[in-house]
Amino acid sequence: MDEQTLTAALARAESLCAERGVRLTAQRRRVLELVCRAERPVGAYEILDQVRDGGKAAPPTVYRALDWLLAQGLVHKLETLHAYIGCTHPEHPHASQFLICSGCGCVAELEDAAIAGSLQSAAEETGFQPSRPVVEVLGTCSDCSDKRRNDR
Amino acid sequence: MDEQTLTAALARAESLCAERGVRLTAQRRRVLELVCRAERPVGAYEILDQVRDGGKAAPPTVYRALDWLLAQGLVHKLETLHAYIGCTHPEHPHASQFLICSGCGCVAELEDAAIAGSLQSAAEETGFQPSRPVVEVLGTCSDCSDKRRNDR
DNA sequence: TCAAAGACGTAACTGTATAACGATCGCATT
DNA sequence: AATGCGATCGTTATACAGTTACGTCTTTGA
Ligand SMILES: [Zn+2]
Ligand SMILES: [Zn+2]
Ligand SMILES: [Zn+2]
Ligand SMILES: [Zn+2]
Repeated sequence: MDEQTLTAALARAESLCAERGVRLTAQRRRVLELVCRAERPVGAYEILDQVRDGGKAAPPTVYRALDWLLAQGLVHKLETLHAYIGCTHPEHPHASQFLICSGCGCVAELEDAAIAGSLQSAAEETGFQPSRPVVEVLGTCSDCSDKRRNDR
Repeated sequence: MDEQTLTAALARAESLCAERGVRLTAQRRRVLELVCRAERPVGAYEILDQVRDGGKAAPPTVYRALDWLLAQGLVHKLETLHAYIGCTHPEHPHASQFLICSGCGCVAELEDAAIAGSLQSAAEETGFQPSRPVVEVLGTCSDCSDKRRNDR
C-alpha cells in the first residue's frame, strides 16, 4: 500500500471508529498501520518486531490489537498463512474470499456473491447456520503464471 | 466413528494403499486409526499423547505420518482448528468443504459442485489458477441450534 | 549380496497463540 | 477534587503447533 493510500486508509479507520464510538488507540493504530503498510500479509511476530523498535512489547500486546482490529473488520486473518492483511473496504462488515498466490505471496480480496450464495445454500440444506465462512484459495496469480510461461 | 465403520475405513485404506503401491506402515495405520476413532477433529499433540502410550514418540513421528496421510487423501487438515479429521470418501482425490460447528465441534465434509464451480469462476475472472481451495465454514449445526431454541 | 531409497528415533529448536495477574488510563459520578 | 469502574495495557510464563538435522534401521530391487 503506497503512502497516500495508507494515509487515506488510516483516516477512514479513524472516522469509522469515531462513528462507532470505539477507541482506535495508539497501539491499535500502530498495528493497523504496520499491517496496511506491508505489501503482503504479515505475521503477528513480524508486527511484534516492528512494534518493539522504540518501546517494549510482548505477544499479547500485538494479539490484543489484532483481535480488536479483526472485530472491527479493519483487518482480516488469513488462516492458511497465519498472517494478517488490511481490509480493502472496512465500511461494512462482509464475508470475503481470498485468492492467495503461492508464487509471489500477493493476495486478492473478493466479495463474490455467487460464492457466498453457494455456501449459504449448501449450509441451509443441512440446517447449518454459518457465522464465519473461511474461503482461502491457494494457487498462482496471473502474473506468476505469465512468468512461468515465459520461462519455458 | 463407531467400531464397525472404523474397521471398514481401515480396511478400505489398506486396499487403497495396496492398489497404489504405497506402504501403509504400522505408524501410519495407527495415526489413521486414532484420527478416525475420534468423533471430532484432533490436534497433532493429542495424537502424539496417544501414540506415546506404549512406545516412545516425538512430534516428527506424528507429523510425518500426518503428512503422508494427507498426501494420500486419507485425512484432511482443518486450517481454522489446527486439527485433523478422517476423510469420508478417500477413494478419489477431491476438493472438499467443511461445516464446522462451534458449539459441539462436529464437522461435516461436503463435496459441493456449486461451491467448487463458483470458486473456479471467480478465480478465472482474474486469471488466478487455483491449486488448493480451503473452504471451512464456522457456525452452528442443526442439533446445536435446536438445543438453543429449546433452552429459550 | 549389496547399494539406494524409504521409514523411523531422537534432540533441539522455531514459530504461533494464550493464560493469568497486576498496574494504569479514560471517563462519569459524587 | 476525589471516588469508582470498565477498558486498556505491561509482563511473565506457558501451552500448543510445526520444523531442522542427523543418525539408524528396514525394505526393496538390481
Ligand atoms: Zn475485507
Ligand atoms: Zn503471484
Ligand atoms: Zn475427503
Ligand atoms: Zn453442534
